[in-house]
Amino acid sequence: MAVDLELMPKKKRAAGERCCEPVVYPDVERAHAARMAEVAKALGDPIRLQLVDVLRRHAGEVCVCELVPLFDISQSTLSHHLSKLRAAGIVDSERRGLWAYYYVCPDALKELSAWLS
Amino acid sequence: MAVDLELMPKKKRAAGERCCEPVVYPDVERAHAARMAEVAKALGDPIRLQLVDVLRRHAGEVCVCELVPLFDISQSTLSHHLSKLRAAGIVDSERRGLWAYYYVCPDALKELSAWLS
DNA sequence: TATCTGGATTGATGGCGGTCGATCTGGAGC
DNA sequence: GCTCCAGATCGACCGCCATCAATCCAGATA
Repeated sequence: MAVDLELMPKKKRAAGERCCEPVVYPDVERAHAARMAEVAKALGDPIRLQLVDVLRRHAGEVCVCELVPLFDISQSTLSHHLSKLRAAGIVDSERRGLWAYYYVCPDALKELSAWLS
Repeated sequence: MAVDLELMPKKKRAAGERCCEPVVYPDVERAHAARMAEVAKALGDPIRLQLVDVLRRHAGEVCVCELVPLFDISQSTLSHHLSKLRAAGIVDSERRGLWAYYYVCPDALKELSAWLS
């Protein structure tokens, strides 16, 4: 995969010729990138990132009624953010009676974390 | 910071009372979260994530003319994505003659990476 | 049954984001 | 000077997103 690039062509270049050979990019990486980008996109909002942070601090589950007073947004907006995180597979929820409890899916951030480091 | 939560209140709850005490969330974390969310947002697009991936594979710098044929998007759109990555502080560029060379800023992903793991 | 309540859903709105073609910019070469 | 080229920028379009108030739903309580 580690294609050596001819950098800094400087001069002597015919018309239409490119400065270097194109890098081939395997299709396998595309699906991989799409999944990681989906997770990153879900984390690309300060409130959602803080939500995940709170849920991770409490290794177990956290009731929605605890999360609402932490942010200056309406209850419906918070529910919307939690829904997005769940759609991205980052968190999941469980209802018990009137209350809903959210928790971080184990290994949900593993793939992106591994790529970043 | 690790506040013990009283989970599963079940029953015996007066009107207006919440199921548990609210978790205090330090303001310091908010600015921290905003910065990491900015980086995550920039990575929240498959093309941008692949761009960063290509730049990271080639530890040095990569010419834009190498990047264009890798994706099925116009040159202007690619330039737009590179601009977003640069605005987020993830990459930077250098012009030499007609060509522009992009590279990943060292430690740009460090903060988010540390938080994820 | 009726009433209350926590949370999800709906509808509306304003703004942001990805995409393109077209244009502009500045360096290279004639 | 002029022309050509790589890359950035502009203008426009369209769809998605964050937000809210209002509503709906289901479980609990009386």
